[in-house]
Amino acid sequence: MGDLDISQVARRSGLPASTLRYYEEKGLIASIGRRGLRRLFDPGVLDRLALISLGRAAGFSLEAIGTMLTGGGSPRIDRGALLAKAEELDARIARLSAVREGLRHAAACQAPSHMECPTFRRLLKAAAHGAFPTPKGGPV
Amino acid sequence: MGDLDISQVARRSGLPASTLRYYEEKGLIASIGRRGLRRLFDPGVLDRLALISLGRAAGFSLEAIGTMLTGGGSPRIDRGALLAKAEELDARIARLSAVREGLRHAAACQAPSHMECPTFRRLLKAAAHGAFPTPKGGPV
DNA sequence: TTCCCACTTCAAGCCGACTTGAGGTCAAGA
DNA sequence: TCTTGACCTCAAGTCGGCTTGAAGTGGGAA
Repeated sequence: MGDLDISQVARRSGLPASTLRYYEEKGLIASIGRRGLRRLFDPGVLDRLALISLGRAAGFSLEAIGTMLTGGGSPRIDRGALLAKAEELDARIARLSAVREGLRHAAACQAPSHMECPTFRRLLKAAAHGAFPTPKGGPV
Repeated sequence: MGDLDISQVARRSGLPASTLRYYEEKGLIASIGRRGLRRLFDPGVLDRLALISLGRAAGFSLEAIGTMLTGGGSPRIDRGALLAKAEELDARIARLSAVREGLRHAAACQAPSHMECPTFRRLLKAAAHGAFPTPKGGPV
């Protein structure tokens, strides 16, 4: 399989060309040359882009992903960082589960108003006490 | 319990005064008057702020929360909207769980490189195929 | 050979949810 | 009465992750 130009990478990765240029600018991916002005990419960039997508899904910032992917080829990802992120995800999942159960209960609850439902009020109290922080950028 | 000024609401809600002003500007909360320049709030605003925190934790935008909380007093929240959001949370939790398991596996995997681990590659393939969209703003 | 148009660069814009800064006001304590 | 400083307003800035727009370039089809 030969080298890919940006439109081919875009099509096969599902990412817009502008995003690919942005990632290159940020040092997350690298083109292996040009044909005229046009970037050429090694097909391996597709793996790298998948890795980046996965990292984003795990909640890593592009910058963090960049430092993990410093090696050109197969990523030398710090296993400790992975575990730490997994625990972060655990916490996030637990919070989201609590909120989800609260929503379900509130939807099903027969109390005349949500504010009179003890379960809902308990959830609300937790929310008031900062049990569900919403860091930067909002939920996904 | 008498009315609260903004600093009292800030202290009791854990939110900075600037956020309270911002929420008022957006119509999410209302002050009941002024003492001089200073806003006065009904203590009920604390419930409302808890509701807002909960809504944020559930992934509602401030605008969506605003339309839910149109009623002045106890919120008349559409139960259907709650259920819909609960399902959204289900999906989000499922995605995050998959990513978390992938991270754990990658951390524990004995393969010489992550890229040679079949489980990791499967996850990667899912990520490449857009199985883990990262909408706007990034994960929480 | 010529033209087209997909690519290129660079700077600026956008989104949501706030925060920050400059400059102003006024209730309350000394 | 005077001072203090916590509040006020309004505009602008921040942050991350891109997108958009204007202006330029050059490979490949006609």
